Amino acid sequence: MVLKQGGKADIVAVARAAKVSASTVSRSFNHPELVNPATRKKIDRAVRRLGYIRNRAAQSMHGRRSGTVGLVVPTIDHAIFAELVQSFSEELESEGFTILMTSHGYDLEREYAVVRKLLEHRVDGVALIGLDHSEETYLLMEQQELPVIAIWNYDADARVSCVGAQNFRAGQMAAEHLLGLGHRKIGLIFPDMVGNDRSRDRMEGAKFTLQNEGVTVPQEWQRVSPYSVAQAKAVCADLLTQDQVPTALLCGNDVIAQGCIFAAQKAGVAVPDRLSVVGIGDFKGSKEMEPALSTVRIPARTIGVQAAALIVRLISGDQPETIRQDVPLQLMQRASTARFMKR
Amino acid sequence: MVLKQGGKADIVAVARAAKVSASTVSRSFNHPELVNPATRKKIDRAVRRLGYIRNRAAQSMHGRRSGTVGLVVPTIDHAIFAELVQSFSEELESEGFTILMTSHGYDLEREYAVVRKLLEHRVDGVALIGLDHSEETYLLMEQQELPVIAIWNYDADARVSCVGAQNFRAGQMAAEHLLGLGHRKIGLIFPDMVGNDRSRDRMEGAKFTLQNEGVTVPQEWQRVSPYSVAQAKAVCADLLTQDQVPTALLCGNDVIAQGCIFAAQKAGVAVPDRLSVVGIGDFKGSKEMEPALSTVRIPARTIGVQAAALIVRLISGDQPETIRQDVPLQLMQRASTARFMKR
DNA sequence: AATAGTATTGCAAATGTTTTCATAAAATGG
DNA sequence: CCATTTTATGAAAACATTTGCAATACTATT
Repeated sequence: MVLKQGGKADIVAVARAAKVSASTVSRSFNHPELVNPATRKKIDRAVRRLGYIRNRAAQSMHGRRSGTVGLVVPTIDHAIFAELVQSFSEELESEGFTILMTSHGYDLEREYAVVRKLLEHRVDGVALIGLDHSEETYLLMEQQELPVIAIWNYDADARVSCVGAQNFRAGQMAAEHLLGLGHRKIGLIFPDMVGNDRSRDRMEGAKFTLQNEGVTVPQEWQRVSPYSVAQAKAVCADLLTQDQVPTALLCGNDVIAQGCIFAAQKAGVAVPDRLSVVGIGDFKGSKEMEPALSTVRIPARTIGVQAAALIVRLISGDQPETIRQDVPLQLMQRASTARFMKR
Repeated sequence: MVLKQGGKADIVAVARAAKVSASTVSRSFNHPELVNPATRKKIDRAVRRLGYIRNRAAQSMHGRRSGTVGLVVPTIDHAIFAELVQSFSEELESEGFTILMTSHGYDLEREYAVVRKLLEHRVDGVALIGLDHSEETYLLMEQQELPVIAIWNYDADARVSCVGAQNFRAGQMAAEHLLGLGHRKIGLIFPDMVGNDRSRDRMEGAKFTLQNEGVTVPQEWQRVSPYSVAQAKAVCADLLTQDQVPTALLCGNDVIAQGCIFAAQKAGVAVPDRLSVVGIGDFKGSKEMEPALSTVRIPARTIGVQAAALIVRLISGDQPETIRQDVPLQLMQRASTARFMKR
């Protein structure tokens, strides 16, 4: 077994132990076909004996790629990003990359700082969430000629390559669904929109469709809630105490929708009989809850996998132009929405 | 603004532009107090003008720390790890570290491989989840004298530093809670235990306490379900079709417990009136669901923050011996459990 | 004004690899 | 068995930094 005691065997130590030159050891790693099988065996043995581990830092100094991809998320602590991050990183790992992950908590200043830090680490590429980034960040990435990909949103005019869905459309679909069920008294619960283009686009899509059908949403039925079951539940509970309550709620995402359903259950308002609730996202668990949540499905896994494939192409240089991939949405009608019945 | 066109300014380009030597530029970054303020200003200007970004790879070749910490998780795609990962990485980022994150999907072979890869990247330290790791992995980390920390479990005999809770105790507390409410007919739903010491310990703790009180759990009431609402719901639904059903369910974690509650709701079994359900974990949302979930709270944020602080000390060398931190559990009695009523 | 410090800077070596080029050894072909 | 090609290896330069040491310039002290 491995006998090294210092943990600091370098390539020349291995070379010495195998009685060859460092060049040969290096070659045996990077171009094994160029070295004699017998020599390779000797080297392998030496490597094992010394517990040698290659130094990527030294490698990447030679213009070699670092084998890392930076992933910048607002936060991981959301069902939705967790699923995305998981599929994205799984896919990239299978390509031999390692993920350098950082979060910025929806702060675009910090986002700039973390991208800079990723550049110090000489990542081969960077993935960001959404398309809302500071001018400084965009400039930085352009100057450094860094392969970049924006995940989650699709925009035909995006400044960088992107793969994602149309959030505006998601908002529309949710609205169309409620309208199609005969609802006219509709409440809107969305998170704050600063630094969050996803939320903004969804809301605008919803409002656009509603207005087109002549439905206006009174101020009291438009509420702001972060992506948190707890807070959404509180916000919705308050909404339900009004004199006039809507017959349907259109929520910025599934977490908010869940909060609303719990609030309704607690207040004794039957879902969907007296209140329909529709979400956006289709997170893990949305389908299983009682009542199962109607929602606009954004296929996080698909997006993650496609995004990974795309950044790999961008990094390898196989994909010189920026490319924008639109991932289709799907309305999942389930048990939390029903046709509006006059009573 | 930045005018560089190649994106490849190095320290000597900066030196030239500032009319000083490369050494001085380097020093102005690493030991600013040693360089004349006026010179520093010149250098700063040159850095900005050229869009220079330091190369950590080259730095870390000099025995300098890489400024990265490896984080190895089974999967991120779980409420519970998401919360942990978030607090851990936030805390480490505030100390100037960047996280290299990898997942292995509960496969200890892959875990070994990813730890190796992290070593290639010369991480300053590594954090793993739990204490169940292959001998090979432990050996590797010891030989390389890598600062290591195991998160999530506490064990007085742990081979490496750890911060976490006692999962055995968590199982006990959940069992004591049900027993205390008068339940004797108790079902157990836990995930598969291979490569998952958390689950194993919890189950053993639960069984230990039940047996001590003379309660035995028939085979039909012991079910295996992964950490997934969907699957837990299905497993529980099946359990509820038996002739004999338990009056209480003790679940391996909150996700499983949620699945069980949904299954009960669907089957028209009132929770907690006819069936009590207790979970382990206290994930985000558990408190808000209807009925609010009774559970044994494992303080993920606290653990993440403490773990980050500990690995920093380990890396800086301020903490030579291995240290084991026990984070206390707390029973959260909420609405999903109730006293057993004869009927 | 000579001496001793002190502050500031540059030179050169070192870090762990990869790669180009040159060389030696072996294989092939007549 | 010699000439030519192929295969295998090593020497040295290159990569982007940091740092120990030496040199210089300046300041304070007598």
